[in-house]
Amino acid sequence: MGRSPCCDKVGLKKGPWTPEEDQKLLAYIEEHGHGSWRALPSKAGLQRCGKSCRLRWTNYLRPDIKRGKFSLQEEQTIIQLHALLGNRWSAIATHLPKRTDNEIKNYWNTHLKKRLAKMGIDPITHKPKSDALLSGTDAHQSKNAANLSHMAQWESARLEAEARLVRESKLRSFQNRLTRPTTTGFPSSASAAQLVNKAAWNGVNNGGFCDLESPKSTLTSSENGIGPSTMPMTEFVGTASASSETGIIKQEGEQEWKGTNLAMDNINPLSFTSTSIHDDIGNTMEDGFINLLLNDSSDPSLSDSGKESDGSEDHCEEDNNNNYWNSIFDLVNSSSSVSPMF
DNA sequence: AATTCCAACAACCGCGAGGTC
DNA sequence: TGACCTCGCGGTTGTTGGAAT
Repeated sequence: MGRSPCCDKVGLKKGPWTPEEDQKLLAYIEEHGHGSWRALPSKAGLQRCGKSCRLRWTNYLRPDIKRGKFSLQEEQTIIQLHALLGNRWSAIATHLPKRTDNEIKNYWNTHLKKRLAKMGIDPITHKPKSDALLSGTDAHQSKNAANLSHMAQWESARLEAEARLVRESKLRSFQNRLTRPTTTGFPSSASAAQLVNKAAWNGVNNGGFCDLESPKSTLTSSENGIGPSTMPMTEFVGTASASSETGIIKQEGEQEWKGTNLAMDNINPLSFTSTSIHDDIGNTMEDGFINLLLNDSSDPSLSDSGKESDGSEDHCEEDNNNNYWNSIFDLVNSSSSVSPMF
């Protein structure tokens, strides 16, 4: 409701941070945790507003941040998630360990968006530009769009819950660290996310989104960047829990998904619960949706994963989805190795 | 060598959600 | 119940450094 006036205060410094300021902020947080961001600057002896301190910490100083060039894998993940989620950078960031939403957003705006545009792919719809013009009238593509929409909504709900739990987990870990110092430093968001993934999926298995409270399906056609003219969305205005009540998520597994959503055929919640967690740092995100996306275009076993439908149209749609992702992979791969753009 | 242009990235701003009193 | 506070998110702007002219 009310606007925080912290940044309106006169006398507070703006602009680039100096090494001294960084040191002060780091030292204070290492010793006390950030606590209230508003109160932090005065306690830490900084002439900054709390918001500025928070941004500096979360986007730059946090020790669990990886800086430097994005790997090809990371680029692919960003592109894929952006196609699903639109400009929901924080949600995308939960799948890129050690990368901040701000960094991903900047990288998208300065690199990936332009690259896709140069390739003839609309960076908003993630479709070939000529395609995007025609898709509004194409029933087949509309169905694909609806499938993507379902995937996005489903993933959106999960990501929201995951992000929340990761935050809580980090907070708990940090508090533990304050009371029981360790040599490992700060908690890993990725490992927490991995655990949360497992928990979330177990929750699905156990009868819906478990305690994933109100993951509002806020993903709309305008919000996710998949515009209505090119990506008609199916209407979905409930919460995940409401969805489970209406039978979209069923207790005994994914039957309903299979029945209503071809794109979800490859997504078996059970498969996520058995994935491994490799390390505490979270260098590998072996679980969840990303893995599925990364695999489904190349792994034939996945593209056939237990599919019982024999409808030729279904296979056709699945092929279209796979072709779409394959085309992105191919373009990214080929251009990064060949194109002078890189 | 000076100036202009542009890409990259850090940081700011405004808004909304959720919590607290 | 509503005003206020805090925080997170996404869009945008500002700054910087390198390339081009």
